[in-house]
Amino acid sequence: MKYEPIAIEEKWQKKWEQDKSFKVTKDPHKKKYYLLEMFPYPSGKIHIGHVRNYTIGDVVARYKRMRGFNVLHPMGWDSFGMPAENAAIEHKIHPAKWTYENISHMRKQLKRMGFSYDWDREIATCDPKYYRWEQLFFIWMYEKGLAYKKRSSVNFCTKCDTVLANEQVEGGLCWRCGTEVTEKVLDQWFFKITAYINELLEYCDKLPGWPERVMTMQKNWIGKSYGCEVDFPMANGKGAIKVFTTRQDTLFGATFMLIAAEHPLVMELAKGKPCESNVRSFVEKVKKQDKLMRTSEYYEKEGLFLDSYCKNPLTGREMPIYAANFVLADYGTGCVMAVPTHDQRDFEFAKKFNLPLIVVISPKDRTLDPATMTEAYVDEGILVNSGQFDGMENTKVLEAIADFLESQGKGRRTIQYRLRDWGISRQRYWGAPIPMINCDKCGIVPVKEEDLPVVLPENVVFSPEGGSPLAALPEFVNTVCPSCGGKASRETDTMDTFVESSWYFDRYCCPDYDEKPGLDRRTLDYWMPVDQYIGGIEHAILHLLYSRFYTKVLRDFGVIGVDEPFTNLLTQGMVCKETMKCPEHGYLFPEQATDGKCHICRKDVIIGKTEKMSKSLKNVIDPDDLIQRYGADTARIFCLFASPPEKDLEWSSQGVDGSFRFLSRLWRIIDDYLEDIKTVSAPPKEALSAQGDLKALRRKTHQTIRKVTMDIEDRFHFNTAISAVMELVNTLYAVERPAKNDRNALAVIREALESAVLLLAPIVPHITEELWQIMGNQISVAEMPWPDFDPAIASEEEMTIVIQINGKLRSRMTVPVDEDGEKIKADAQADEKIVAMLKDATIVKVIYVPKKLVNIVIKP
RNA sequence: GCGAGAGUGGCGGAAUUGGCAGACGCACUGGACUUAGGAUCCAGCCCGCCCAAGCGGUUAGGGGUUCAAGUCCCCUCUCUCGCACCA
Repeated sequence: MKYEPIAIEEKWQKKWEQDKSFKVTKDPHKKKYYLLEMFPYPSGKIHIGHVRNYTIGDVVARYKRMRGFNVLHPMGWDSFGMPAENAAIEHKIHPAKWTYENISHMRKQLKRMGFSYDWDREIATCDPKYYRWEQLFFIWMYEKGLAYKKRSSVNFCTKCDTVLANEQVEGGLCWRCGTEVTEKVLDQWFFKITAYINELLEYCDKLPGWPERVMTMQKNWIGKSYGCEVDFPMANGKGAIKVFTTRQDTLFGATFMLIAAEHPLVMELAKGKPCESNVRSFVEKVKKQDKLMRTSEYYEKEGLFLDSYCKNPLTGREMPIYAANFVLADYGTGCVMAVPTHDQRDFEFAKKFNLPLIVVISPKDRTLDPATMTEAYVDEGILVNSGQFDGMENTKVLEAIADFLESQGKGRRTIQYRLRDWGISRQRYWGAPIPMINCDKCGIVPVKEEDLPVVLPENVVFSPEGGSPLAALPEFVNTVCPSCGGKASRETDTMDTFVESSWYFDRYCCPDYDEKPGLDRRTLDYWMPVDQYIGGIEHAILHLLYSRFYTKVLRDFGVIGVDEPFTNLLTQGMVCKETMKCPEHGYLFPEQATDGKCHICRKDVIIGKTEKMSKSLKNVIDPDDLIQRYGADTARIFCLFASPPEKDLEWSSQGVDGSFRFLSRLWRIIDDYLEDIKTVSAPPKEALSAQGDLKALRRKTHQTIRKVTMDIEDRFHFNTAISAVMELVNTLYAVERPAKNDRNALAVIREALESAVLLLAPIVPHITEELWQIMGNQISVAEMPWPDFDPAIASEEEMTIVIQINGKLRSRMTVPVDEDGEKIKADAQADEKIVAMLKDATIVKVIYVPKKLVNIVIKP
């Protein structure tokens, strides 16, 4: 019988579906395990990255199930977002239709991969039954001041025609389409993520199951820094400029003041002065420059004197005030004290405008001369020119100066963060409506809870010019004020889709719960938190930080009982493949480059570097093709075998062949033995005393169970787990075939074959179900307990001891495992080869590393 | 520039705690079976000298600690990722 993957896979998938094999319910008597993979955006088809991500997750889910856990393994759709709307504009198809069609196709594809989801828990975030609760939470957040509206300058992508959060701007470009981000002033809704900033930061050290890398990225993103807010009084006696600094140790060296060009204070100071019009054009210029600035490597430091002065609060020295292009308006106070001697940016600025330099930190080994300095001195040193603080170390004086400022009322300790509040307003249609109403009389009023959900209307008009289609729909906009009953208008912004993905894992616990607040606390207390979350590193900041924040908000509403949503996080690597390029015709698909020549011009094809699979590089693999040719099991095992999950995976079609060959090899050896082993059962644990080859096979079987269990349990290293089973299969091929009536020997064979099948069951579920069944087992392999190993059988009776002289391998010997250490040392020195080499040498010492080696240290 | 991670055969990768470097797979070579082989099975396969046995070398490069280093420490180089005027 031949291995026919397609027929087998479809057979078992049908059975799993009919039996609802992976349906799960709360069971207080069983230990729960919540395994979650990041849900996909329904873009149309699954790609190979999904295949890898979901395969990793499925192996863990199936493994934990075999280990007796009550496993929650759900799947759903992150189904709001721009591509649906773009499709509406381009192809005149409604976003809802487009989305649901994509979902139904992708659901089929996922089922065809054999993933063990509880499909009864499937959710789509664009379903009003889902987002109505999100609208409820929004109202609660509004009532608690955690959601607020603010007129603000925002990042705006002209192509997507929408606002972007800071986190969604990458190097000055839109994270999604790569268009340059511009600035726009709009009324925007924000979530007050900064209210939880300290808890978000503190828990970074309380999540040992997260990769260090991700935690570091989040910490940097939050960007907490300790410093002082210092008041610099205006020279004309009218008010003071507040400044944030982490370097109050350099305060005595501050010789001028810098203000962000966009800061309102700039125009205030220039008002009515001769420089006013110059300042205005400078500010306009900087505002335009701002977009371009971020994309260039280094930009010229520019500034303009505002014809104003303030005073250094400690020295009383007059400091000229400049507007500058390199000062950030939204960090600290938007004003910076400039210390040109100890800050490189200030140094460059001072040189350009010929401003005074005062050294206040002196290195220990030399003296600095302001006249000859070519760059700022930014290292540690001793304070000079700093009044009563002279002679102190700069790192130690920070506290003393902070105390002094506070005692004088000239400043106070403060903490600054890089993280801003989360702007969630989007001027788009395909998103969850923000449940707010604007009333001329009452202002902003929330929709009444009983009137939720605010359902997204279907009959909207899309135009390529953008703008919100909702705002153009009077029957949606026009409403009555819930408070006074007068005429009012609805909020037409929709929520950032990251809001939906911030709590979908909660909803999976009770997807049909339709009582307020949409989450059943008792059920969530059983399932939450997610024990293992798996997804791409690209979500290290955005999605994961927002989800952590939202979890804390819901916790404080009493809706859930956990502080953090994800106990363990695995970030899998990208799927990459080599690229092929013709010097004339650009990137080529593999089939366009036969024999290394371009299919059009026959020029030699250049094999490019290995890059993340993408359509434009023509190096993608279509999962459908893969399944058609090899079946889902081969796709699954290759994804796991080619590299450990957290590393990038380099696609190799020959590697896929190899994986298919292995499955065929497994199939064939069981098929070969089938008649002989049908009526024997696996050997009882101790009873059987096999000899020679068979004894070695039994040992190998138990060692393999041990290794595979450890590789999966401790570190998710499926690649080494698979190679261990390959070794077992190789051993089986090498064993001399026992006679048909040698039931003891056949029992050992059967044990090895069954173990291989059980160990591979989470990885390649279809072929193992089939093999398990044809071997005569009644119960589905997915329901079998994970095999145990017997340490006694797994342990070797003999061991190879390496003999080294001065650390170099010189000989080997085989001894019983329980051999005495002293005897081994003596035997090593008596070894034939060793004796010859020790002839004229003095033995300095002999080291025995138990079960490993003997090292003889000699002098010639 | 700052931070993190990585660098091992022709290739993907293994070596879990400082203890035989190169498991497993791919590619390649040879053999068997065969009308045939892009099927299957068996064998070989880090590099150099050598028919061989054997000897020497080898984990980006250099130095160090140690009886012993791919693994620990220091320096240099290369690559990847993240942040990047954050005062």
